Amino acid sequence: MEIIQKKKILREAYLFSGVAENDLETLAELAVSRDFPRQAVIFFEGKEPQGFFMLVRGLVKLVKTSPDGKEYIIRLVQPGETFGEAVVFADSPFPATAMALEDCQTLFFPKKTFLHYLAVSPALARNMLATMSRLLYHLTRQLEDVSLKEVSARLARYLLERCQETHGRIGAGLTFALPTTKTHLAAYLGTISETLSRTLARFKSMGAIEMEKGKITITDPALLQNMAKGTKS
Amino acid sequence: MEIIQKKKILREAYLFSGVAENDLETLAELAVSRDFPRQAVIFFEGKEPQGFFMLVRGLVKLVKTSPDGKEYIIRLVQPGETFGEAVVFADSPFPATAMALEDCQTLFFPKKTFLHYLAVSPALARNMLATMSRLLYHLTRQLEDVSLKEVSARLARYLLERCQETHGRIGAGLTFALPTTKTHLAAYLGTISETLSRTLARFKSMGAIEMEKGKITITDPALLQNMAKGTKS
DNA sequence: CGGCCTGTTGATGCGACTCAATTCAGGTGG
DNA sequence: CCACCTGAATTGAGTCGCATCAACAGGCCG
Repeated sequence: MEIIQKKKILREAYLFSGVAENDLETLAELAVSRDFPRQAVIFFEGKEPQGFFMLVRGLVKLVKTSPDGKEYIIRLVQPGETFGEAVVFADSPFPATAMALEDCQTLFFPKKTFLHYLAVSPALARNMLATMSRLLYHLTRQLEDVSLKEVSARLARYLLERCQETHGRIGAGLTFALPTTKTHLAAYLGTISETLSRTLARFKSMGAIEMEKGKITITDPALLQNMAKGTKS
Repeated sequence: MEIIQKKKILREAYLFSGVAENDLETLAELAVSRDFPRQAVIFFEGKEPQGFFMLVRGLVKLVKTSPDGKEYIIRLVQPGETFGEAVVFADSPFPATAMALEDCQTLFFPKKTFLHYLAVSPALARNMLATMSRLLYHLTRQLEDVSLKEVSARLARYLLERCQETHGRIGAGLTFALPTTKTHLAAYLGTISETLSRTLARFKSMGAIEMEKGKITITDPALLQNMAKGTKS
C-alpha cells in the first residue's frame, strides 16, 4: 500500500484526529499493511505483543475462551478502530485473542517505533489516552450490565445503541442490521444463542421489535428503554 | 499539607514513577489535599469530572448501583493508587460512584492544570498510558470472570491474588486479611454476602482454607488453583 | 441492656444454561 | 438443477446455580 493511501486511512481514525500533517506522514511510514483471511487469528491471548493494529476493512472479535471452549466476546472491532493498543504500554501479554470474522485489512504499528514516536508527539499521546478512556468506560458499562442486569436488559440496551449508531437517533420504525451472526452477538452479550433467540422472540411477541433476515426494526422504543433499565431479579 | 510532604507521597505512586524531580515538584504544587470521612461520596456516577484523585490513606470503593439498590463494586482502591483518572481525557461523566469506606486522605489533581502539564512531560504521559493499560487489563479479566466463571472460581482466584499481593508468593500456610467486610467483597465478586459465606464454608470443608476473624489461611493452594480455572457449568 | 450491623444457615423460586431435535439457509459438487 | 452437507437459528424439556426471603447468632457501641 502506498504512503498517501495509508495517510488517508489514518486521517479518518479517531486515534489520530488532530495530529499534525507531517506527524501523520511519519505514522503512515511506520504502519505496516497486514491482511487476514476470515477465521484467521490475528493474535493469541497470552502472547507477547509486538505492536497494535488498526482495522481498515472487515470485522474482528476480541474474545476470551474458557477451558471448556465457551467464548465471551469482549469487543467487536469495526473499521477505523484500533485494537491491541492497550498492551503496548504495559509489559503484559495480550489479555484476549483477536480473530478475523471476515476477510480483514489492517495496519500494524510496531511497538518499538511507535513508542519512540509517541514520546515526541503530545497530541498523539493525548488521543491515545482519550481512546483508552473510552475503552475503559465501555468495559465498565459492560461489567455493570453483565453483573447487575439480566439478559433482556442487556439485549434491549444493545438494540437501542445499535439504532443510535445507525441512525443517529432512536425512534419507532427505524431498521438496522446486526453486525454478525446471532451466535456471536450472544457471546458478546454474555449469553448463548438459545437464550438470545428466546429473548428476541419474547421482544417480538411484546410488540417491541420486528425481525426479518438479520434486520431488526424497533417498533416500541419506550418499551425497550424501560427494559434496558431492568434489574437482575 | 506541605509541598515536600506531597512530593514524598507522589514519589511512591506508580503513576509518577520515573518522573523527573523538578516535574514532581510541579505536580506536588498543583495537587490539592482533600480528606473524606467514612461513608462520604467522593464523586457521583454521571457527574462531570473536575479532576482525578490519588488515594493517600484509607479505602475507596468504585461502585455501580442498579435502580433497585443492588451494588457492584468495580474496584477497591488502595493507598498509592489513583482513581477517576480515565475520564479526565474523555469528555464523559464519571462511569461509577466513588465512596470512602474508611476515613480517607487524598490528593486531588485539577483536570485543567494537569492536562496542561501532561502535554510537556512525555514520561508522565507514558506512565498514564501504562496505568490505564493495567486498568483495562484488570477490567478485561473481571469481565471474563463474571461472564464465564462461577462464583467459586472467582473467589478462588481472588484469594490466590490476595495471597500473592500480601506475601509475594502463593503457598500453603500463608495467612492474609480481607480488605474490608465480606458484604463488600461479595459485591466486588459480583455476588451477594450469603453466597460468599456459603462458598467460603465449602472451601473450608474441602480443606482448601482456614478462616478466623477476617483472616484467611490457605492450606491447599493447588486445590484453589484448580477451582480458579473452573468453568461455568 | 437494647439497637444495629455483619455474618451464617436454611428453604424456596426463577433465570438461564444444557442437551437434544428440527428447521432453514447457503454453498458445493455431481 | 437438484441432492447433499454444513453451520445457524429455533424450540422444547430438564437441570442447576444462585438470588431471594427469612430466621438467628455474634460483636460493637450508645
